Amino acid sequence: MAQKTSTLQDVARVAGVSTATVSRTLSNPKMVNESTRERVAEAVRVSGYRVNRAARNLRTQRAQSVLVLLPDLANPFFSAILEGISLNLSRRGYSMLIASTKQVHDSGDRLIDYLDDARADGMIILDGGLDPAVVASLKNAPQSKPILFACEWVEDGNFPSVRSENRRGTGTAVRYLHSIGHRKIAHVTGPDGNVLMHARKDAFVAECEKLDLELKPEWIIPGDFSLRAGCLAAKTWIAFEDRPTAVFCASDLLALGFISELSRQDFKVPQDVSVMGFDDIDLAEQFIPPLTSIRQDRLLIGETAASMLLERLTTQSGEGTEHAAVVPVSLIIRESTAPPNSRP
Amino acid sequence: MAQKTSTLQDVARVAGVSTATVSRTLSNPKMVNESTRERVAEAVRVSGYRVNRAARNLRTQRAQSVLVLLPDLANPFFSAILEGISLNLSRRGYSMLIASTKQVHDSGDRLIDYLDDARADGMIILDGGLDPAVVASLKNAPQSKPILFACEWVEDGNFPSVRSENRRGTGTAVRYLHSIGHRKIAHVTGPDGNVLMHARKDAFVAECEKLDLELKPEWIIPGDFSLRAGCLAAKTWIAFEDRPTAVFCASDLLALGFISELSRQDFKVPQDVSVMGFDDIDLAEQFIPPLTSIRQDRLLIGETAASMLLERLTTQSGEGTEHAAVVPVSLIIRESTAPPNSRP
DNA sequence: CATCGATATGTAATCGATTACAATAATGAT
DNA sequence: ATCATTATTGTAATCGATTACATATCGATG
Repeated sequence: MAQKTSTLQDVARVAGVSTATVSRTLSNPKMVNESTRERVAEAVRVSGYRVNRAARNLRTQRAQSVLVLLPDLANPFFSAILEGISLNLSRRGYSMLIASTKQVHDSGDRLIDYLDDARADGMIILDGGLDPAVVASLKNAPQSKPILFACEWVEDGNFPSVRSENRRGTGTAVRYLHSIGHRKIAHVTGPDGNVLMHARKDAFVAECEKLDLELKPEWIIPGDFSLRAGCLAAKTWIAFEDRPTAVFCASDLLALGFISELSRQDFKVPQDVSVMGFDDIDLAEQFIPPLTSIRQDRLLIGETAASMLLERLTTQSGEGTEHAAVVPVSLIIRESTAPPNSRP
Repeated sequence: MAQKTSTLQDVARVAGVSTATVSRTLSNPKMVNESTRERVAEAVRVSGYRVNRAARNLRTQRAQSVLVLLPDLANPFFSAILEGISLNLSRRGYSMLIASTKQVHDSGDRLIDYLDDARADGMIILDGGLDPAVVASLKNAPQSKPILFACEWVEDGNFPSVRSENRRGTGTAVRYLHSIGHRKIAHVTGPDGNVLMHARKDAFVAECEKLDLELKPEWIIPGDFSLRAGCLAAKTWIAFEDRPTAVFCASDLLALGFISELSRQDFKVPQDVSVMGFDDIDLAEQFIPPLTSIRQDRLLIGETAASMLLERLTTQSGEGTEHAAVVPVSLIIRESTAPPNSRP
């Protein structure tokens, strides 16, 4: 039952060759003779040999794993991204380590340790809200291993990144609402200081100006991407004297919360107000009413992030590799939006 | 910038002691003299030393990491469990590796490799639907490393596990519906063959019998825990001649899908039918109407799973450690349930 | 036939930490 | 003063794979 796993030595003994030959057979088969290759393959089979990663990692100075850092494991937005990352990593024999910045915060700046202590070869960060001091420590780490931001990013540091078309998506949203007749549009923002919040808010304001839409300052309602903030924003909207006929939320969760609260107060969507979100999470389609949204291809974001990082890991210091990938978004029209006053 | 990380050797040289002493200072401080301890600590500080995990892992024959296996990263049900696992693992210096059984399936039986190739010391499985052949291979692996099932489990193999009180929770749900006046209750089940599906269905039937409730065979509606299956189940319910006044769904997603579809068809919850779920995912509270559910403490499940596994990792072969932990569930009453015919 | 190149394989150093064992000093008991 | 005991530190083997370098074999070439 609990027998030892066999080592290269064992395989070498069985096959009657040296460990070097076995190693070569496994990692670079065309270096060895056909006949020995077969003998070794057979020996590997009978002994049930599995490479010992710790030994290989020590010798090759790699970990064959990547750390993914999330702000919050409980946010469903991230799951598809993880799926994409994991898919590409495992395809190349890499493992995916997960940590959440919340916990990092709790336990000091242990973040850089993952890279420094040879547990991971690189890092994909999905949290743009990292403490600047932590970011700096990452940048100046003794061994500068590749770090890449996905979805969110930090302004300084000039890290490579994968992003969605936040500006274009926001512009598309506003133009769509405008095209079906809305002239007064509110925006519920992400959390203060968040890069996505700024990108989307700025794009929102810019598009409103371009279309020459009225935009009262209070129609920019501060939020934080969460359901709860969406509920609060709905209360704000209800309290307005002059209510916008459409609301563009910076995330789907905000939009869902917004609609929930409106329903509780007996407002109807889209009859009383059109609501749209950003992300197109799984739930958007199933909600009542199904939510109009800007879809981010989260799987693709994840896959892109993983392959960009692997690129940098395998080519020396990432010469000539793409620095910032932008993943397209698309407008998904469902039932939470309609022309204004559609129920006269 | 890209300077080498310093090794034990470097620290030893700076402190003027041997590597053995440095190692001891770090792992077992009370073995070394106060003064050398300080000297070493200082040397560690100035050289910015970080242990090389690969080296340690090779020497100690451990990976200091645990693999968590999910059926589906995209399911929000798992996120809080991961949070709990991660919390307990990182507290003890362990890393969390994530893989999904979907991908494992795609790439052959590489699952056992994680343990065999020294990447992980143990495994937490959140998927009871594993191929029996894979399960067997896990059980008979050359080095039998600890494996633990959480939430779901497999019948054979006698693996340790952490579960929620599925039976009691289901009983509570049925008794609650009965107590507010329902006499005809349907059940939307999980996927065929799933252990949770069976546990909950059996408990449902048993409780109905105990309460002497009518239960037509077609009132057991097959589903699979997903939103979509909930929608389909709603169509089934609508088609009944004799409609149950309450529906107990085996998961929250099912319940949400069920309610969504009913809304589309202009049925009102809870006026036309009471609907309840199982899990109490984040969304349940925000849905319209807020969902009555049986709450599983997912964070606690995760924490328990991690600490049970760590227990087995640190004590030799897990003598006298708990074999099956059961985590309590609780009834959360919200607005998706009400006495029947509440709108006469 | 000597020499060169290509091919195939073996020998042994190496990665960086841990730890068994040995060595030494310090302390106390007799 | 002697021996046992404890406390502290050093020496070197070890974990298991990779790989630089050395060696051996074979055929072809001039």
